[in-house]
Amino acid sequence: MSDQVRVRFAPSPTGHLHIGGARTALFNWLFARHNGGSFILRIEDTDTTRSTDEYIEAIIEGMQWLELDWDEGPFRQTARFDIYRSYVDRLLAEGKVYRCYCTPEELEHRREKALAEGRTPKYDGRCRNITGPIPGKPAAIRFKMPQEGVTVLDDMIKGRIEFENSLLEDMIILRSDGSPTYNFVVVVDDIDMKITHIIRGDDHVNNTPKQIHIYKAFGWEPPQFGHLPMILGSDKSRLSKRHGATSVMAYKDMGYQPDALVNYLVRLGWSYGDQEVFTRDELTKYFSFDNVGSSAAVFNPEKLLWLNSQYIMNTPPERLAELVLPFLVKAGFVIEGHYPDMQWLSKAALTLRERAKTLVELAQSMKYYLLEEVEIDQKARDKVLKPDGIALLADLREALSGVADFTAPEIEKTFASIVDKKGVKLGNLAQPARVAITGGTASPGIFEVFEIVGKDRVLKRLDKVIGG
RNA sequence: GGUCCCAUCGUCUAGUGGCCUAGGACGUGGCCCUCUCAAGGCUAAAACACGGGUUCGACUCCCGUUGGGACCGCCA
Repeated sequence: MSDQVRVRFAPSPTGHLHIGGARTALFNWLFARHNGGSFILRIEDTDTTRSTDEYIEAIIEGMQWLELDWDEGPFRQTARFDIYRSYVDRLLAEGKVYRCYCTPEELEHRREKALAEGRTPKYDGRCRNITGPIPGKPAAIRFKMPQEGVTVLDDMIKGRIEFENSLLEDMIILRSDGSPTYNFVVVVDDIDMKITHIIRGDDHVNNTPKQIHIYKAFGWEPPQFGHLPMILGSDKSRLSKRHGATSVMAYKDMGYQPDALVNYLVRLGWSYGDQEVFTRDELTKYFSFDNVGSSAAVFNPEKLLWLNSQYIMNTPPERLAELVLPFLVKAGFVIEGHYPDMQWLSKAALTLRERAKTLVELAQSMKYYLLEEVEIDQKARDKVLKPDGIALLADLREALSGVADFTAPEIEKTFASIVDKKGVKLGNLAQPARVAITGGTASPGIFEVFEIVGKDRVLKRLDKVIGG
């Protein structure tokens, strides 16, 4: 039996959970679930100036909404500073790191100078040979990076990549204020948490050789790496706010289903033959890095919208009624605490299920079901509510008032009798009826609509059109 | 600028040397269905970046060019 798979998602809480982060989390989660392994959530908050508790909450909220459950954590790196410190001490004792007394200002100045001269900025190692601590002078700790040979990364997604060690600089692993830096803590934590596979965005590829050297300095075997290609905006630049909504929770507010977003995100870079729509079970069953591509993908909101409509279409009406309720409240069609009969709401949702692409749209389209009165669109009125049509509606109103069993089949019979008697086409009656009851020219089948609106309100709305 | 990555329809992708007259999906156009709008069905237009090799044979392998992207912090 092979070793237990352990993966992690390690966001830094400097913003909400965004699309790119969610995809990284998803691939980790999928890999863990596929292999029966563990998925760990770790908060990388060593940058105390930019990390906030609110963002930690927001990330957790996003993960929960997407139903990406984790088995361990969330661990916070700020709670582990003692651990990092002890590892730094170990390297210090072994002479694998050294104190650097250069100030941030000096370093910044040298970097700018190098850039201006067209050289690649790289720390020159001038503090490498200072022996013994200089009392009273703040020092950062730098890692002695090997300067010869190459480092090989065997990436699960990108294959073999070689890096020239001479290009790597002695990076800072402990700031002069005593806080550890990313490239160091990430290695310590991944070892400490027994991570077997590091799955992250390919913006980390160039960090990997540096991290591999830290593993080696400790005598540890590096885990497997898999670097996921980036998600791009429509202009092929890295996805960001200016491409529209990037926060996962924004999609919740826009009426997307978490499964739809997950389905969309997984297909960005991963494929399984020609299949487009997957259940979670299928995803965890089929997922493999063999089918993960290595090129960046453009985020396409249109396709996400289509997938969402597929999910809405396939959501059981009872469930859909529950899901749409908060959106009805937000739209003002339902008052909080005064909820409609859920059985009835389910029937209403069923008629609209394949007409709405989002829950927001669905809620919006339920207006004429929920409100007492309906406002008739002026264009619809001009086009459809002409004298002939209104005359037919009068007949319809008359016939309908005698219908005791106000159900779609009975309503249909009533329509049929009038169409028959007057020798008109169904459309001649259905369209005016639709405008009178829904206020517009587009709706589900008119008989179902009548049934759901109910006899009282139907007659009332017809009267209003006939009378006015 | 240096390092690294990437390159099939507008977009997501299938394709692992002959199954390719390059398949599917979104989007777009047309037709059908039809009480409207959807959904659904059918259908059309739409791609192997370019140039060299390797090979009997390249979308597939190699090299180069071009084009995109990422990273080069006492950020993560």
